[in-house]
Amino acid sequence: MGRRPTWNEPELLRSVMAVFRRKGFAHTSVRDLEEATGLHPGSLYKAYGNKEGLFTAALAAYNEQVAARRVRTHLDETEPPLRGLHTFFVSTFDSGEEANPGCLLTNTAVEAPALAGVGRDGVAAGLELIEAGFRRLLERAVTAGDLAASTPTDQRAAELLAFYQGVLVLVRFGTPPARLAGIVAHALPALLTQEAH
Amino acid sequence: MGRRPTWNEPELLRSVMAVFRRKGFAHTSVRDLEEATGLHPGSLYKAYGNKEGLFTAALAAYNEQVAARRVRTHLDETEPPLRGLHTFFVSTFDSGEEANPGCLLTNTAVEAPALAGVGRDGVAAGLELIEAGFRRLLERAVTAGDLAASTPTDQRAAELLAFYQGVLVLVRFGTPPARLAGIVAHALPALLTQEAH
DNA sequence: TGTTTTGTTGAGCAGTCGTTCAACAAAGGG
DNA sequence: CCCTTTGTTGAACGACTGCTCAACAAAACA
Repeated sequence: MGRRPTWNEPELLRSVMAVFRRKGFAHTSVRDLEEATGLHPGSLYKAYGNKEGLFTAALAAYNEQVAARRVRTHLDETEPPLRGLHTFFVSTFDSGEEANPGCLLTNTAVEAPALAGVGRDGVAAGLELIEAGFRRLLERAVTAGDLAASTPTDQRAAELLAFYQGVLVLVRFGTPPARLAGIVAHALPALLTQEAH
Repeated sequence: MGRRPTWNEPELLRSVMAVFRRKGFAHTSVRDLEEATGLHPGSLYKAYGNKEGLFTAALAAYNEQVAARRVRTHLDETEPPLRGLHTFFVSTFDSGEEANPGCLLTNTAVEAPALAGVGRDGVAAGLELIEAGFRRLLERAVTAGDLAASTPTDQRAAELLAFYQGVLVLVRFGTPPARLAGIVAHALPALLTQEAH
């Protein structure tokens, strides 16, 4: 058949993902990606076609690995459900003290409209992944009796997604974790206990 | 003294602002700005030093004109206060049906960390402008008896700012206005009626 | 009316961008 | 072993980037 790649795809995409997450699509040059991956442009272009292809692959990897994993850990596997919801939010800003790059989905949702829809589908898929996680968690909470069924789950999940995006904007901008913790700790119960009006 | 500028600054900054808002800092070329303003590069650089200076000026103009004006109209001059809060949020997505460029502050908050703090101060000032508007409105609502004083105003204002940023991410990504209206209509009362837990 | 001052012009610079490709290296099939 | 297939290399390309500046134009002074 011929020679096989000298690199490992998941690992490569993890490096690429990290650069895009920190610098965004526009500010990331192919030279940056060469440095991050240790590969030369010919190899990258042979495997992914162009910079946009590499970004699309990295975004898909972000969804399947980073986002889906966090949804599973906090929204699906933490008890009680409402505690998992809280740790899901807190996990976005309680990491080390260096500059937090925020969420690749949020960053791309803001940047994508500037270019011709680069990554639009990936962002839509990622947001739906998270929103679906919210819906499953809310159903569990209602079943467990921790949450009144006064408001439809779909409605609550949509509100949580919006609030989540807002928190991630502040995370990326550099808002101190202590301040974010205060916001999340109070707003989360508030968003859940309201009856329709 | 010598010749005077042939252009009018507020109008020029309005054009520049529109381009940056739609395309972001990185995706906007100096040629784009020439086209938008009708000026040639020499004039732009004489007046603003470089692309970053032009961006800083446009962001300041956005704060002083667009943001401050909306804060005044909805948060300070609409009665009853809680109705003003609602229209403040709705006004971000009820405009025409073309692609909504979102908020220059939100977009810049996400893009800024990628470059060396371009516009960081302007974003911080703009966010504070909005948060202060929330605080004044909440105080008015408490005084009018429309809102229980169970939660400190500062706390509520910070939560509203976070939620506001999230709505603007979804606005920019292209979420349908009807969906955003549903989110805002229910989440806003929810964020305000919660007692501390 | 000179003279000075300041805004305007636009061709063009040096650098970076995303991308290509001919030459080469390594692996499997025969 | 040779041959085919496929991955790797990195110099180099044209396009575009932010930006400069010498020449020019017009307004305010004297």
